[in-house]
Amino acid sequence: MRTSELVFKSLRETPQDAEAASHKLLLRGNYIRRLTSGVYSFLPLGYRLLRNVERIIEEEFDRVGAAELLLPALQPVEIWRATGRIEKMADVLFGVEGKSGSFVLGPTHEEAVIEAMNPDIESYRDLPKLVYQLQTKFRDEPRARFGLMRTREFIMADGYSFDADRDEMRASYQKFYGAYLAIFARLGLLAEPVEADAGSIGGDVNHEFMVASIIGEDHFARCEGCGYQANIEAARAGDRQAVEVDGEIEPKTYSTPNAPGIESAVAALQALGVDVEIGGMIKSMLLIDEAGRPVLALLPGDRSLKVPHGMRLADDTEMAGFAKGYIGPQGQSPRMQVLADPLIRTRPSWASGANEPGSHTVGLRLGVDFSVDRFEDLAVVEDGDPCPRCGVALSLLRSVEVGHTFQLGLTYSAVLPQARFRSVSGEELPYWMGCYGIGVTRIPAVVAEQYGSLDGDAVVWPVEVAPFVVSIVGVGATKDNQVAETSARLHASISEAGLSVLIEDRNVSTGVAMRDLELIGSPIFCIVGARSLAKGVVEVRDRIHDRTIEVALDEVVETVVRLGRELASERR
RNA sequence: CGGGAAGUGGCGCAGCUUGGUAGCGCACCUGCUUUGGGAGCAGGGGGCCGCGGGUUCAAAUCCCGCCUUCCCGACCA
Repeated sequence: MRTSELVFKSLRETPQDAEAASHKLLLRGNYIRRLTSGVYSFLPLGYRLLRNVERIIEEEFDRVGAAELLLPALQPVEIWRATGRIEKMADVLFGVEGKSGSFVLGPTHEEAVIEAMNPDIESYRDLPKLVYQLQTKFRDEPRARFGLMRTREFIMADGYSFDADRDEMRASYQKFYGAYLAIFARLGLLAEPVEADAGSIGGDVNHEFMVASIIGEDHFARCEGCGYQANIEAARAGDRQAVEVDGEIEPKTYSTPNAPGIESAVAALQALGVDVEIGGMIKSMLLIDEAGRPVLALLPGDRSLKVPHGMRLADDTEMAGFAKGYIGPQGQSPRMQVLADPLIRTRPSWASGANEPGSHTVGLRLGVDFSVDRFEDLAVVEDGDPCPRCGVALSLLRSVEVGHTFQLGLTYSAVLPQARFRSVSGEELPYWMGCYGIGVTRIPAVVAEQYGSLDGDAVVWPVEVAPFVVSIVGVGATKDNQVAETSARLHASISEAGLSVLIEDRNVSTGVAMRDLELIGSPIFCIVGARSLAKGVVEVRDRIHDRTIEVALDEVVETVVRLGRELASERR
């Protein structure tokens, strides 16, 4: 392809609404263009990049025996009502009212795939079955971010597995899991599988594939000691040394008017000369469990609450009858269930709200002044917390979620009567499902973060995803016939050799040509110029290792092909 | 949804404080000269100054309302 044929007009300055390096690069290099917040067009260069990503995914899914299909984006609300996810996912659903009924723009496709597969899965003989699709999905995200990182319309690669029992489901899961590792390796991404929370998709065992990146929206905890890794939503900390309750301390209550909340309470107590710190306060949070009963959760004041599964925070009406801002654990236990993070065992005494407005109590002892019904992980893990497996300090890494695999089990089949098959013994049984998603449109951004310059003015794409593996520039080609002819011949023969190749054919200065090609990001450059032609050579630049070699004219194609192969197999 | 910043030719910005009818760089068009790392000279085109209302003889500029975009946060009683 020629640069003149590409829809390509590079930007010399970065648009002001780009913050992330990948976003700057993608805009400056004419890969994408925003239509509205979180909605992007892929221009020819960006689409070539995207197609390469898709091709890699398709090849690896095919390899594990999954068959590609395509499901509708436009889905009748009825199938969403049937699984109850019309409510569960309400905050991200885009609805469409048509003359022919109410529809949902699919944010995910579990319902649709079950409908599509239903007549084809009748018997155990039809199982296992692995399928996948690449589809545009729609989610009304509260906030789109960082260009392609989080968008409202995006493409996702979705694998689905259908199995007769748990063991077979696990075997299917392993197949996709293996395909995932192969895909991310080919994309040049160091994606780490971490234990995760299943969220609104449901199911039991699941892994997120995380790439450490400064534009990540997630954090995961990693243990250097034993390799334990978990998303911060799911991470647990190991036990800390419990501390003996101090028998000498007596509770004392202070008047602290207008000091709701931990921080103002500490300030108010300190103003009274009391020696307290934020970490020595108990944060008492009112939760509501599945049965609608109040539950009190206790954790240190400097910690964040991880709301336990099936529970939610109480709203203002449910808090009527409680001293909002001054809740404490004293005397609560018989009235309602009191849960506490194990960290509540690590101090001899605590300060807390006194259960009446404008008062706080210090010197509260666990088991003496307040009691706990159950200890449970309630605090979000922080940097330096001990690993739950080996006790070594955990570190927290900012990261991007590029994929998520789930063992759904019977989550969907249990509620959908059509999700059944006939077993060997003739019984009708629900089938076991797994689902496996990769954020396809997000990948170019993540790869660009990793392989692009900080200010977004150059990138070196990995060979397998590069829009063009080779870029040719003929220096002074408009004036020099020999340069022009040699470049054109190289372009034709490299293309014939099977590599994607771009030739600069616009009448621009060398500086402009080079800057633009750096934005397009081919890992290999061929520079043809009168100076080197006089010596019978062409400059071949390996941009990954930043090496330039002079290659005899008749060996250029062979050299470039070999270099391309080497660079593709190399792990950067 | 809460907080912050910003909307002026395609892109980056100035002008706004102190109202007088819009300017710079890049990009674009024409011509000539250039071409081994974002060329030079000369000429030229393009803007309901985000939208609506108000104040005023007069509004990009002052006042009110709205919209859009970006960043941070969104459960911490």
